[in-house]
Amino acid sequence: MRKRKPLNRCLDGVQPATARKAAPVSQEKATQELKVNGDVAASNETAVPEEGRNYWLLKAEPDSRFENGVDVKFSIDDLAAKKEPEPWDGIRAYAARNNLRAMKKGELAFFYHSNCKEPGIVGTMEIVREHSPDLSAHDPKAPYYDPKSKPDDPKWSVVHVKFRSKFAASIGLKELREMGGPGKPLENMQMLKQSRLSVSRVNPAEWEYLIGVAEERASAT
DNA sequence: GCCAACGTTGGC
DNA sequence: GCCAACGTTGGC
Repeated sequence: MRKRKPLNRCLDGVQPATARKAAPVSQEKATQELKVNGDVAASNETAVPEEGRNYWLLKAEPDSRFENGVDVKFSIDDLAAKKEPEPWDGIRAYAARNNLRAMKKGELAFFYHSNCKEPGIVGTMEIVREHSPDLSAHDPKAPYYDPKSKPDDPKWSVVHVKFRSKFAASIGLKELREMGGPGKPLENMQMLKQSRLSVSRVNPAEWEYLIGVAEERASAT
């Protein structure tokens, strides 16, 4: 996957920002590192009960763009082609990272294409492994290398995701904004309010509404 | 490629 | 802990 880039410093924990997912390079490593939460075998089960579940929106760039000499392109089709859980790496903004850390196994997320011709929600994925350190931050060759993150005190996190669905027709940013007008269903959607945030929360009503829109379109075809 | 919005940095 | 300068995101 891919994301965006580094910037920051060292107060741990609190704030905000963005980033997207980054390139393929780091994957192997990140996958190895799964030990933190350990149980791979159970990853197909949905661990989170219906209520209390959160939904998410993760951005990645479907077009080629080079960061530290590495192509960070990562589209929904790239995710769909993966056979193993994919680490969502390269997030280098606290607000986005904090959202990653809040994700529970079994929760669902929208896949959003950004920085491209037709930005919008293009499908869904599932969180199959909760957060673990983003080792790509320690690799000088990685697109989002962050020298300030130390292996013995990692600053950044990944979650592992797997592909669930690709929409027959994507839901464009323009439409999302229309649905986000005053009194509309997406009025409070985090991604519309914090447009630079690459990992954002989606509340259950927003999720249901958007899934409904996607289904309606699929059947209208 | 431009640039508005907004997050981050760092002085005070 | 405020806030101005700076840097990045990401749509267009």
